[in-house]
Amino acid sequence: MCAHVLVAEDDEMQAELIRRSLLAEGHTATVVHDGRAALDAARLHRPDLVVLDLMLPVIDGFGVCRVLRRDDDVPVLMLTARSTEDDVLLGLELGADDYMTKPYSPRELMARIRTVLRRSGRDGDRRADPVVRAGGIAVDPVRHEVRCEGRPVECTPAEFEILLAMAGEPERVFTRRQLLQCTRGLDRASTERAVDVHIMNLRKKLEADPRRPARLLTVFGVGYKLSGVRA
Amino acid sequence: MCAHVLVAEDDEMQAELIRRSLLAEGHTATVVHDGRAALDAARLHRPDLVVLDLMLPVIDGFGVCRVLRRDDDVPVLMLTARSTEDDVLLGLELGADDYMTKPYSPRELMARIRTVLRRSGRDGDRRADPVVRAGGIAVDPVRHEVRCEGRPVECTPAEFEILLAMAGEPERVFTRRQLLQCTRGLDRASTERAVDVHIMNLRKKLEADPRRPARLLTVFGVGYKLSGVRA
DNA sequence: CGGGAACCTGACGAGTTCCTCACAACCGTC
DNA sequence: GACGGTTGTGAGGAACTCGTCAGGTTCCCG
Repeated sequence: MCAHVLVAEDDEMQAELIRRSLLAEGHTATVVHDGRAALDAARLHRPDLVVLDLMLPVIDGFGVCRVLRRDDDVPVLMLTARSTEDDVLLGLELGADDYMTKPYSPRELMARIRTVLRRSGRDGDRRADPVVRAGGIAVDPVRHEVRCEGRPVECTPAEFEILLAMAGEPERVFTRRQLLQCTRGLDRASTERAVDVHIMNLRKKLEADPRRPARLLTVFGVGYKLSGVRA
Repeated sequence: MCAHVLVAEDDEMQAELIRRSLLAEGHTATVVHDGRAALDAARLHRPDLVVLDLMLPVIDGFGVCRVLRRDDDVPVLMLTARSTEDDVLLGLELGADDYMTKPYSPRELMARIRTVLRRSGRDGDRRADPVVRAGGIAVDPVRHEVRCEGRPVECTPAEFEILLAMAGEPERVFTRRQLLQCTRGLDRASTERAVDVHIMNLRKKLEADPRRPARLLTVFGVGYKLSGVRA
């Protein structure tokens, strides 16, 4: 959790306040005071997040946001004294990821920054938990642990690797060959049918009714997928 | 941009209001009025987003959020009359993706829902997946899924391969031989007439009136083509 | 060296898919 | 409108896929 944040804020006092909060959280920050500088800095530094005041000289926040969105997919958190509904709507419509009105609490601002960074997957280093979650199943590669609806589930190494791969991309179909590779089964030239057995055993552990799977679905003629199907 | 949203809201009037707004935007919605029902519904329906009131009976919003986060990675938008800074901070800390205090503007709520869906990449259409679309038909090779006017359609492997090829180049005429190759039917030295049967079966699934096809068109003496024109 | 866990294989049955065949409907041309 | 070639369609059986189980092999640990 250490990102680079571009702060575009007219008021120098405010900007300094935000910068200090960011540094205290372990982030790095670039501060600019007008719209043109914001765009230049964004191009130069490629920040992980832009905190954008709307009342900026030269180019206003809306204009900056428009250009940022056109060129890049950097998350934007808008910050403004203007709080009319139309402003908020316009801001969010332009692609802002969050919108806070002044006066704001610095701690809330930091919390929202964390949230936006988390969701956009730009939080620099991945010290955040690498747990993969999908369809009510949580796979923790560090602790080598699987939980289903909160209940711990014992898994063999092969089962674990298969589940980890599938939970990483829910809905995606994996061929037997792909799943076999997860279990390092290729060195022994195993049959693809071996995967079937692992899937069966996983179903016994993860499905309420293993005969009628709701999560580990068979895609006939192709392979398997982990799904959050709506029944 | 059409997601399934779970609305967990104590007040039935409010809930109904939100539900209608969601439907008007093209989303689908499930409404529940207490925390336990929210968790059950989330397990059953696997929504793309949860709009979560904090003041819920049985289990409160914080508890619901905690469990949701443990099992799954569904985005959460918190909604509450409690507006103390600590509530906001706790909510965001628990992993909420946004936090709005009542009274709120329905249009702002919708705008924030759009934003959260966009950022979480759950808005139905995955930009990452190379989904092929033509004539109201979407073919997703990664998920191995076909949708027609939004409705999921079950396809056999051969049907899927044929449709994938045709949707990749709408309007182009494919000979039976070409389509046969898609189904790996060549190694089995099958007749080209086998393609006719697959086309027929596809028409039963994709055409409003299979006798008068509007999408899977016959090109007499040549083969078939998928028309991208909406009649 | 014995025991146990994990994994693979091979086989069988059940279910699904695919192809062929035959005939009806259709198209285009004369 | 008639004719030859092309396409639509239904049914049945061959071919394939998948779930499942029992047994065998490998590996690790005591």
